[in-house]
Order: sequence, then C-alpha cells, then structure tokens
Amino acid sequence: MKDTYDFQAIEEKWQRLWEERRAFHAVEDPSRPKFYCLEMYPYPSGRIHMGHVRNYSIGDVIARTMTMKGRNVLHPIGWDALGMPAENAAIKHGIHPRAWTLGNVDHMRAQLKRMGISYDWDREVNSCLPDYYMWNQWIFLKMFEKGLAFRKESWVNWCPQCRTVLANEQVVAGGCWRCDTAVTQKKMEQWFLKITDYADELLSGHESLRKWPEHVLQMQKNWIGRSTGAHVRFPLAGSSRSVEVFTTRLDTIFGATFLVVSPEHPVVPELIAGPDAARLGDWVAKTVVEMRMKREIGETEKDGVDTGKKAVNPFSGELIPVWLANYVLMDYGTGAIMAVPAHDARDLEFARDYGIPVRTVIAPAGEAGRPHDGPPAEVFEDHGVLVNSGPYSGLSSDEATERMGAHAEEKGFGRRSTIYRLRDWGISRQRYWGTPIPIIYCERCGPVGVPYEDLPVEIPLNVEITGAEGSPLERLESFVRATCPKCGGPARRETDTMDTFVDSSWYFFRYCSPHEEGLPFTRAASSYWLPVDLYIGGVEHAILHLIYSRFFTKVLRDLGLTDIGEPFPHYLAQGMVTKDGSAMSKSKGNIVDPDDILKAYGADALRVFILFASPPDKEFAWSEDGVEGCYRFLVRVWALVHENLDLFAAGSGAGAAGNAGPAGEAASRLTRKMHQTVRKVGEDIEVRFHLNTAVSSIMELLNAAKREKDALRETPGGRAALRRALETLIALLSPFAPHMAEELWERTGHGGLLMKSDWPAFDPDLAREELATIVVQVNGKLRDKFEAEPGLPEAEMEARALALAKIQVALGGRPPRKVICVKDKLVNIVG
RNA sequence: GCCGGUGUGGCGGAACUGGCAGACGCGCGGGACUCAAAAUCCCGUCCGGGGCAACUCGGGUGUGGGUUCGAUUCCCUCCACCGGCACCA
Repeated sequence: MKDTYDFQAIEEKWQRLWEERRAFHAVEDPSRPKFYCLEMYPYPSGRIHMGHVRNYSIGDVIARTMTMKGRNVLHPIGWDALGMPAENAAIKHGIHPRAWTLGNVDHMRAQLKRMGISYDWDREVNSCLPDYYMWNQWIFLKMFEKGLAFRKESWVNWCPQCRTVLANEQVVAGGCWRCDTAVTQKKMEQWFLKITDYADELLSGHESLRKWPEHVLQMQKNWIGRSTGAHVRFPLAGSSRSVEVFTTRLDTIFGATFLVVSPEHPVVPELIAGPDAARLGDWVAKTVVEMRMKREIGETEKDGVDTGKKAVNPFSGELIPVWLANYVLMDYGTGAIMAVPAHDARDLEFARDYGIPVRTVIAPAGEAGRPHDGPPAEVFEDHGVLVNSGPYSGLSSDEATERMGAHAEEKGFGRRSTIYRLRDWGISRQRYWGTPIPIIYCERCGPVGVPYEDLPVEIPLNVEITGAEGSPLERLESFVRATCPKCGGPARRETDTMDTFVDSSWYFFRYCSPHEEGLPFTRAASSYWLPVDLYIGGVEHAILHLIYSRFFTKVLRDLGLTDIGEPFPHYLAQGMVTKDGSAMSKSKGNIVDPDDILKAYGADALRVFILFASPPDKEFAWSEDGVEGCYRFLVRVWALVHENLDLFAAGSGAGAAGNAGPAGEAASRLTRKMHQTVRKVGEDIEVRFHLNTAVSSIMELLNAAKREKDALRETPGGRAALRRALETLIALLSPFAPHMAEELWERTGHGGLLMKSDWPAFDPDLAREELATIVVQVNGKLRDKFEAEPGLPEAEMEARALALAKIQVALGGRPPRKVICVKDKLVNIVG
C-alpha cells in the first residue's frame, strides 16, 4: 500500500479484517463487567440518512471506547421492519412488502458496514420475520391471560388516506403523522393494552432516571398527566341516579352553581328526557359530531344547553341546574364537572354567557374577613381562605380540601382520588404488514387466544396488495377461516395487526439471546446484559417509544421474565441534523446523502466531522466545508505519523520509555500534553459525552506534536517521547476514525487489532503542570500573571503579586484594602 | 395559556466546581513554495481606540437589575427562538 491516505482501500481492508476476525462478536462473560450500548434500531426505508449516521457514530465511539477500557461490550443492531411504507411501496411499485423490506435491509446493512460501525451482526434482529414477531404474539397472549390486553369498543382516530386507525400519539395537529391528512372519527372494536395500570409506576420510575434529559422526563410527565383530587357524586333530584364528577378543587365546592355533563355521557338520555327532549336531542347529536371534529382543529366556542334537571350538592344540600356543554370531555375524568365560575376561568366564561350565578367561596389570605356577597370582578384561581362555605368557612384551601375529602368518604358520596391523562394503548391496526393479533373469534366461546404451540400466526405472503378499502387479510378466506381452539367449532381469525410500536417495545431484550427458540429471551443472557447502559436516539421518540418500552419492561417483570423494572437508566437524546437552518427532509430538499460523502471523504472523515461539529444532544448543522476540514485533520495525522515512521523501526535510536535519557523541555511538555489528553478524551467520552471536545483535544495533541517534533527528533529521549505521543494519538483517535487508526497501528509495527488493545494509560504525575500560572487581578480585572511552583502559600502568593510592576501601577500607590487568594490559581487585589 | 429548553466572534462551537471569555475547526486576511494554479506549510483573525513595534488602553457572553473581591456560570425581570402539552376539571 502507498503512503498517501487512500481511505477507500484502508476502510475496505479493515472492514474485511474485522469481519474475518469476528471482532465485534459479543459473548456473555460473567468474569468481566459488561456494557450494553444501544442505538434505536432503524426502519428500513431504503437508505441510511444523516440522522442514522449521527446516531450510530455516537454509539460506536462509546462502544469502541468501552471495549478498549476493558468492558465486555454488547453493541447490536436490527430492523424495525414492519409498517406502512412497505405496503405503500407494494401499491405503488407492485413489489411485495416483504421483498421490498428485505431488499432495503440488505442495502442498509451494507451501508452501516461501510461506516465501520462495530455491530455484532450475529445478533441482528428483524421484526418482519416470524422468528421475531411470533414473540410479539407470545407476549400479547401472556398479557391477554393477565387481562392486560383487552377488547373495547371505542372512538378511534381514523386516517381516510391510510385507511387505518391511529393512536392518539400518531395524530399531529389534527392530521395523520405520516401523510398529514385530516383525521376523522370512527367507532370500532379494538384491542388495548392496559398501560394505565402502570401510570403511577411510570411516573414514580422517573426518580431513578437521573441520567435522562430533564425535558424528556417533563414530556413524559405531561403525557401521563397525573392529577390528584376527589370524585364526588351529585344525586339527581327526583331520580335514583347521580352524576359523579372529578375535581382538583374540592375546597371550592360551595361555589358550584351548576353541573356540566359531556354530551357523550351515558346519563345524557335520562337528562334530556321530558318535554324538551327533541330540541335537546338535536343539540346533543350535533354537538357530539362537532366536538370530535373541532377538537382536532383547536379553538371552539363554548356552547351548552340547560337540561332543566337539578342535582343536589352533597355538601350544602343546594339544588343546582344540570347543563350539557361542549367544553366537557367524555374521555377525561368522569365526563362531568362541577362548575365553580368564581374560581375557574372556563366555568366563568360559560356562566357569563348563560347568565348563571357566580359565587365567591375562596378569598385571598388577607381578605377573608370582609364580606364576599356579589360576583367577583375577575376569576380567582389561587388557593386562599374559604368564605361562604358553611362549616368550612375560615379554613385554608389545603385544610378544607383535606377535611372535605374525609367528610365525603365518611358519608360515602365521594372519595379522594388520583386520575391520569394517559389512555390505554390501542394497538389494533387494519393493515397487512404487521404482526397478526393471535386471537380466534368463536361464536360460542368468544375471543380465544391462539395456543402457544400454534405460534407464529404468520403473515400470509400470497396476497395482492392493491390499496383497496380495508386490510387484505380480511379478504383472504384461507387466513380468516379457523377452528376454535377451545371447542373445535367454526371460528374466524382476527385480521387486525399490531401497532409496530409493540415490536420496538422489547427488541432490546431479544438482542440478548436472538436465536432462542423457546422464549422471547433467556433469563441468563438478559440478566447478564440488561439493563441497557446507554441508549441513544432521537428525541422524537421521547414520549411514545420510551414510555411503551418502559411499560413493556414492567409487564415482563411482572410476568416473571426479568428482574429489571427500567430498561434504559441512561438515555442520551441526540439532536437533530439540520442544513441551512432546518431539519433535513425530502420536502425541504436539503438532504445530503451519506453515500456521497463516503465516496468523497471516506467513513472516518464523515464520522469525525459529525461528532466534532456539535455535542451529541445539540442540533447538528451540516456543512460541506466542515467535513473537508476534518478530512484535512486526518491527512495531517497520516502525514505526521509517516514522517516519523522511522521512530517505530527497530534500532531507530528511540529508546523505549524506560531507558529514554534525560528528557528535554520539549519532551516533558509533549509527554505532559499527552497525558492530559488521555485524561480529557476519556472523561469527555465516558463521563460527559462531549464527543466534540474529545475530538478537539486530540487535534490539540496533534498540533503540539507537530510543533515539537523537530526538537524532539534530536535526542533519544525526545524520539521516545514523540513516538509514544504518536502511538497515544492513534489510540485515542481510534473510536472516532477506526479504519485509519488500525492502519496506522499496523504500519507503526503493532500486532493485533488496535480496537482490542488497551486504552492508553493515564499517569496523573506526568500530566501535572510543573508551574502554576497565577492570575493577578485588581478589582476583578486581569492585570498580570506570574508562574509559581504549585502549592505556594497564600502569603507568598500575595507578596509576589503585590511586587509586580503592573500591579503597582494599577493600584496607584494606594495600599490594598483586601486580597483574595485562590491556591495555584489567582490573586485578586481589592483597592 | 401551562410546562421545558436555548441565547457566546463572520459560522459550528469551547470555557467541567463562581476565578485568564472565545479552546478546536471552518471561513477570511497575509506570507512561503510555484511560471501559474491547486494542494501543503507558516503567521494573523472578538470589537473599538492609540503605537513602527514587542505592545497598550477601553468595551464585550440576548435585555435590565441583584448577590459577590470576582458572574458566560447563581438569583430576579423582560425579550427572542425552539420543543412538548393544551377547554385535562
């Protein structure tokens, strides 16, 4: 091989050698500490994009560094391979979803290998293959047995374009998350997973997620939406029924001047019965539809009707009117509220529109003494002191809430309670390219789980995907027709498939024992590798994927399959990749294809640049000049090592470290810099994850070596120092630019793979500066500095500082009023 | 509206525990090499004033204030941008 930097030949060579030597293959080894480094597995859309490159480059630096630091590293990859784009491709190009998907996987696998990412390809998983998705079915059946998977008729978000149900989370601003088409509503029987059973634990689990970004925890918290308050029943006058409400402000209940029930509430038929039934019924019918539609758009005018019925306030005995209104949602709380217009802005707006009385029952702390008869000038929503509240008047909000809750429980008309915004997870999809839900419907036995020995229920491949209404599975008689596993009678198979978020909710378990045939994963392997030590991926999955995975982990734990309760104790949310100020996207037309960069500059340069340009959790702005700069940096490393290749030859006159002669100034300077760099790069990678500053300090080491090299080559000790600095430089660079580093490692006479070698040793004594630079300030302004031996006593520091000519001038002859000394750092003289 | 995040040169960014603001890279300017160009190498590069110059003085981390001997860093106010949630009772 030539002496010029032929990145193409070098990268191909080392990718081949790593593969031949199975360098990335992970084997459980209880004698060594493990490190499970995970990046979010990709959807095989066809090509790798810059977001992937960034995600996987970050992970690879961590994985390679941990390997060199002696950890037994698991670094797997796979494919989130079920989903709609494959069906869309089938419709558009007449290619089968399976063929399309597997073709994409082959292409993208080759691309990842060209990036030199250190994946253990023996553990590759692919969610569209039966040996993966059968375990979705297996886990589903376990959840079905425990009542965690259940059927429910419900309104669902329906995308008319994709002709499929969408989860709430897949509705973005009223549109379909994929195609942006306006979402409509439809009522269907659906399968749900009971994630709400885990709402509280998903929230309290945040306590242990200290290594998650704050904003991600906050997003999850908002999503779970915990509210504490009370449920209270208001009996309907002249009826045996009552209306239950949920409130977070029980202390305001004496101010409840009306009740509002959602038009979708089951009690509505009774409420509208009577002489006015026709008019009220029309209003309800119209409003139910409107609410479903307008909710997706946003603002809605408050609109309501008085049912003429009355309810009894269980605290005061007061009769209050019962209204129906469009601002009360059926799917939050109980679908009915007590309206307290004096202390809730929404209720006040409604009360004013319809002339309903407003009664003040909470006063600001200082104003409880004076009378509060008339309606308040404006809404008061803070806590305060109760007025006009019978026996509770005079109590603080907090105390009243407490006592009223106890009273309601004692009398049996209410209870203190906690509710959540989080809904159960609807997983049914009317699609073809998904995991078939393993259920058989028997006329006699109802829904019956497919027996475990009959798994997998395979996706039938002999279908034509036309894009016509509904799922192709419905029309496939051979798939639908079944016999009941319980009674043997005629039955129909479920034709819905699972949300693909099910696949990704547990794939990190499968990596631990990807070839296991009897279980989704083995306990031995999973208890060795899990939890994931570092999970890296885009923040767009902060809510859905990460909550679902946490939920699945807790379910699997409760099924006795694992001991861990949190899968990802450390989550690194990678920032977006942008160009010209906006995210790279097809619609913006600002996509840079990694393949083009690979061809022009090579994988190493691309990796170094993408890691150097900004910290992993921040946005990354693409720049062609930037890659070029990193490419030049690699060429400079290449050139410097080759210029000094003679130092690595036997008999070069560069003694080994031990027998190097008395080192000169330059040698100890470079050695010091080298050790400082080892420390800095190690900490930046392992502790702070600031890969950008790790790269820049490697650049500094290169610059220092270039600066000192001529002097160093003069003496044996200098040559030894230079040689060791270059070796260290190569090793530190290897997680970032692994191909070049391996090549240089080989060319400098080292045997074996650099990636399997030890991380350079750090010696704190050699890293220590011989002299400390003491900064001298006058009134906080830098005026001069001096060098001093470390540990100089403060009195001495002060004396030396005051003796400096510039300080004398700055002080203008006046004696200092005060002197602050910080050891080995600074003297500040206050004049 | 509520919650969270971010504001530093021409650009990406650095400053880790309150202690030298601008590391490193890009870009730009100058020089060397070259017939010339590219590549490479060297020097300079926060802004403003003074000096032929080694230098020197002043200002400076979105705004205004505070704490402190000392603030990019801590506290309060406001502004801008980004993200999440949103008639959530």
